[in-house]
Amino acid sequence: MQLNRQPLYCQVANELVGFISKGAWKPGEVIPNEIDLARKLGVSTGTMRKALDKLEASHLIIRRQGRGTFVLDQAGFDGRHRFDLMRFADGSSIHPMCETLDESVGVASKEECKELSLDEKDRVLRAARVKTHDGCTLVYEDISIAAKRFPGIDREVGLVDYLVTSLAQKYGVILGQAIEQLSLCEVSDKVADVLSIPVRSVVLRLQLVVYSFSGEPLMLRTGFSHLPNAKYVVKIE
Amino acid sequence: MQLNRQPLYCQVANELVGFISKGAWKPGEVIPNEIDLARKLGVSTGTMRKALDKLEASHLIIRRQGRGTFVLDQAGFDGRHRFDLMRFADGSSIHPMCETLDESVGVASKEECKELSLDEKDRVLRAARVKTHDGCTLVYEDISIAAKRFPGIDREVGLVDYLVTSLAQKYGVILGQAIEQLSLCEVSDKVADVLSIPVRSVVLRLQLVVYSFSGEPLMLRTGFSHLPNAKYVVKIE
DNA sequence: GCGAATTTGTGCGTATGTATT
DNA sequence: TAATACATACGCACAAATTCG
Repeated sequence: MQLNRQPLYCQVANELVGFISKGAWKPGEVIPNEIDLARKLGVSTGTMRKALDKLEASHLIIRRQGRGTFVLDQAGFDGRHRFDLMRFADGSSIHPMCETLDESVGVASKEECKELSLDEKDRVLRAARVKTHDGCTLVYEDISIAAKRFPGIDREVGLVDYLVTSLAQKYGVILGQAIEQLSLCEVSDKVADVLSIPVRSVVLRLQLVVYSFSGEPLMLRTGFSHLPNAKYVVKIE
Repeated sequence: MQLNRQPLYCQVANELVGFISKGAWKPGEVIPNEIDLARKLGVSTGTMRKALDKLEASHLIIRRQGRGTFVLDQAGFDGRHRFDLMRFADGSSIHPMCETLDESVGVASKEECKELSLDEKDRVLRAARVKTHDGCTLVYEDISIAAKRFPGIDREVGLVDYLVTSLAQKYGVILGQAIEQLSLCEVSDKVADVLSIPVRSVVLRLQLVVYSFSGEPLMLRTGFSHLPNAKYVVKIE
């Protein structure tokens, strides 16, 4: 009688994810060595290694031979730009200033319902912001956070850091993959003004949806950019 | 005295890649089972599995439990659109018609030298083509192939299929990763005409460089598109 | 419909190599 | 140098999926 249809190493991986989610293991901290972990969870070292392989592939931990295994700090230097594929034209990384223009809370719009798999009555935290560098506005972004996926976040309206990596870490949400869809469109007058470009200019529209480790959509980010001195770089494996 | 600095499973993986490259194993064919392979190459089953894991992650083989392990057909349905991230607006795959407008051979331009790591005297095969679907022109592309990376390709000018996956398979070149860089630019008059859009329109510029398994740049593809009824979709792991 | 044969997937345990502290 | 921890390598047993008689 086993409806444990999941392989053991996946169950173990999920258990380890739980430790991170619950805060038993803090970001940046070292976790117990593989042999102790295997003994503690009652599995073989090989199974434990396979579970850790999975977590490493999911960018939840990093392993250093001779040193140990560490919980990746999603909000730190390694993790916080995972979903930002924009680069300067010379290929160097962009570390922009973020300025929040507006914040609000409300029920999910039609688009938010669709992209975030929400019901009409679900609450959404929103922000509009711009990323600038050396006085140049790189991108305008509308951000929508599915409140119910971040237990406790309601109490924090008005002081939210809308970087999804920080939010996830703060509320014990484990990040998974993301999907970004690029298209071309004419800017609205408002966005044209913010980006300091002519009205009705054609710009790149970047729609990003970030999912949790378990596959629930967490955040919708719709960006508009004319890519000033910048490009968008994709590595295809 | 071992300057085999590579782990054994990597050496084994390279040996298996050699079988595919040399045509000993044909695309789509099944390869020997893991136990026989391990015995034949004189390694343990675990080491062989790890080597096969690496090949699978590189999209060179696919494994089917109960059936066997198969050489991926790069030019077939699974492999040929690996580097095409454009989709219809509704998310469905695009299987366009390709029409070659022009073909030529010459020495590498400055840009080709840079992007393909070539010398000034190295030869390049070029093609200009458009991809259309239902009468709508989706994208214009300039393609440059580094001839010296495809031994024997010189003899085939004029009848080349410029799909890199086909070329690679034909000449025993194993494909690796690719990098695509997106930017915005005004179209040239020629491209505006081909795409049937106003002159000086702003379009998406897509510059793709495809590398071999061993890391050599093989092909440069510079596309221009106004994304008619289309979008560009990136999965971020 | 069912069971045998085949093949990959999972799991266990051990020993040794290599990088770090 | 010694201790620690991850990486590699070996080998075996069984589970699960597929195929075929």
